[in-house]
Amino acid sequence: MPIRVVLADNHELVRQGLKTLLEREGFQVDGEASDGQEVVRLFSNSNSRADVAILDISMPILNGIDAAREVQKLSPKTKTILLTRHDEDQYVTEALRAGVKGYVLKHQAANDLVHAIHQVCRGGVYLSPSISRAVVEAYLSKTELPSDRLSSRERQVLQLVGEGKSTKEVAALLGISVKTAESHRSRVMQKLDIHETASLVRYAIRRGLIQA
Amino acid sequence: MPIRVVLADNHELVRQGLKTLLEREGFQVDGEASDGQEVVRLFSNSNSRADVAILDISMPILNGIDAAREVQKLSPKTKTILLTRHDEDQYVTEALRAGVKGYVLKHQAANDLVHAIHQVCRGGVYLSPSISRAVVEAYLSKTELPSDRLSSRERQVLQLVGEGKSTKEVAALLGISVKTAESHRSRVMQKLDIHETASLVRYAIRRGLIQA
DNA sequence: CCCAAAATGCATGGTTCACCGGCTTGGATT
DNA sequence: AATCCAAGCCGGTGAACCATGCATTTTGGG
Repeated sequence: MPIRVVLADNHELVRQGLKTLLEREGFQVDGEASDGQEVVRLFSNSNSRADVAILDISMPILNGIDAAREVQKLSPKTKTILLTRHDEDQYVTEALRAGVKGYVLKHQAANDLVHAIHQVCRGGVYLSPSISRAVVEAYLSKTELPSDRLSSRERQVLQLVGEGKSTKEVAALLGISVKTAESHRSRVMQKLDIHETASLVRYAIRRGLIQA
Repeated sequence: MPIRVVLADNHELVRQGLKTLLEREGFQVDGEASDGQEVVRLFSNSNSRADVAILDISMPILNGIDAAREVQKLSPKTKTILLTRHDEDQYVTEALRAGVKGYVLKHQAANDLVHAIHQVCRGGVYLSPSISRAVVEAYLSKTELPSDRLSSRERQVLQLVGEGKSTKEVAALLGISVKTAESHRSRVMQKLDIHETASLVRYAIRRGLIQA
């Protein structure tokens, strides 16, 4: 029985390319998504039984890390692999803490991803070779890396605000009341000591939550 | 004889995916590059005779647009197609002015790219469907769009807004009335077809007006 | 296992500001 | 002379932002 994977990347062109490639490698692409929320839907509604979920880290609506967390809850047997263009240290550890099993850089060869899939299916953890050794050591020695102390909900809101969504839209997307969304937003601003949308956006970009 | 293409994207994973996909569609991938400089080398040293060059716009060392310009010089018969995640007007017009024949958004389906390749081979120009209609019309009607349609005053305001200044602060800094600053701001938004501060900030960062 | 601390959700009420449309003027281009 | 447009101005609506308070759930440490 082939290994079944779910593919999530907001660039359809890239996704189709990866799909073709993975299928040629003998994997079965069982589902696709163009943002984190769609991934979650795949695992809740349609009750996907994929073995592996391959998630781009920078997706709209819901980023790869937070999506991975959700997938863990909904389908504990599914292993998650993050795809990213950067090797932002702080996200590697956060990802590992979120239960992510693989971390593959996009500038790596396709072979790297194939290895990662097999590795996580065997129950292992796979990190792309060029990921800073310091990060791995930090993780292994359990030394806390400074991360913003935002909760994942708060990060979601931050991301959506950075994407240009109004509070009302954020509330609708997350299925919460406008007032709640507003309070998340203001708590984010309070925690980061930021007082305007502009700085919020720049912060989100620096964090890699969104692209410029 | 199959259409011969050169593929340039700094993410090897993405590149291999696209390659697999294009080959399945009957194209012959004749060369690959992971930055603009390598593309140029392909067309100078090895004297590539590819029919089409598919270039990611955001590559290190030398970006896609500038690489396209070079390719034009070195191999006038080669048609260039840009691949990007941006749908910013300004990039599109700049690209067209650089002699680019196709402009495909990454969030579009693979089919879009296939169409683009065939279209440019027939001597046509291809722009992804979702590219702002205004730009297409402006291009078709040969109405020259100035590369930066913002007046210097407007650019100043944009920059200050991106830096997190409120309209009131902008007005104070520029020594104009709050209402005037406001109208500059809104004219900027109108010209750029942007409707929230967040997008304004991201645009300013992309333009290099401010840092993230 | 239990407690404290976060996180999450919702709400009230208030101030300021973003954003929109429309309008005038003076200088430059055509 | 006619047109274009940068620059300036106004009023109104709804959204952003702030302070607070309160209930429930999750989570991490002891």
